[in-house]
Amino acid sequence: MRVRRLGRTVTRIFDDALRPHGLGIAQLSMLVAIARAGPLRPFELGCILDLEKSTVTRNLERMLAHGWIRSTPEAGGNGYHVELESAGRALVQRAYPAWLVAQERARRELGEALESAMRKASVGGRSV
Amino acid sequence: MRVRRLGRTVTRIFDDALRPHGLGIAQLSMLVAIARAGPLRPFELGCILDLEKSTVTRNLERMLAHGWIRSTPEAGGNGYHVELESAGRALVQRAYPAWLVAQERARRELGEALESAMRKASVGGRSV
DNA sequence: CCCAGCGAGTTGCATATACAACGCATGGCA
DNA sequence: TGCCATGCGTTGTATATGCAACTCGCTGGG
Repeated sequence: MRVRRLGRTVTRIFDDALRPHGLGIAQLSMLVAIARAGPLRPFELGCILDLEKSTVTRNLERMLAHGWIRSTPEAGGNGYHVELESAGRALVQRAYPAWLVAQERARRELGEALESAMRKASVGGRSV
Repeated sequence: MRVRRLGRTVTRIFDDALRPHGLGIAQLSMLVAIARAGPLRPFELGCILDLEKSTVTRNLERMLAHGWIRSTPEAGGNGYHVELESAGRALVQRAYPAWLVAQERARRELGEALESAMRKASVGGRSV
């Protein structure tokens, strides 16, 4: 399936550009989502990013280990929320230029592929 | 990134539809590729599917273990090639209807999403 | 007041995927 | 002829991802 291949390629492009900063596109996406949505609970993060809750749990673990985020127990007993640590904020700042470059590269390299994949998948042709 | 999310969703839809048959879209794709391209070496498979060689090695391992494919050493010394076992061929036949259903469902559910993702990514807008 | 069920999070397990480092055979080149 | 570069495959390691089963605390019904 073209869409899946496309996803892999995009992931490679971004991970590649972000490698010097020590994180991948999955983690950067989560950091940005947390930055934007303020302190929030894992569950909400899952909704925003369309990720299974267990995936969120484990990605958060890694980012906690790096000190990029902080987690605070929810007042009302169970659950907790996460927010950016200053290290996380700094990292996002630092990685932003690389992200831009990757964005540009993806657009350049995949414009056509995206276009044709979309046509195949949503208009009419056979998709594999 | 929308493209990645889209890829995940597509994967879920197909894996879901194929689950009763005991394989996922990644494996089905490989089976079909092998069926089409005849006996071929792992490396070529990687080129066709745009997968890293180590990924190919390990996916082939799993499919070998299932008895879906057979591997034969290359005449000229090193390397080998793989081809479908009859079980593999039968499986592809059996799974085909489910694949069709998933295809339809993906088209229905993602047509718009694909369209907009493609527009954002290849025309102009900010992509995250 | 107690219990059943629900919702959020965790854990076990499996797959898919990639990069880096290594192994091994082959083929050209000195 | 013998050695090195190159190409294909494997192995080590790490992420990302999902499903299923479980836990635990709250909350609404009785």
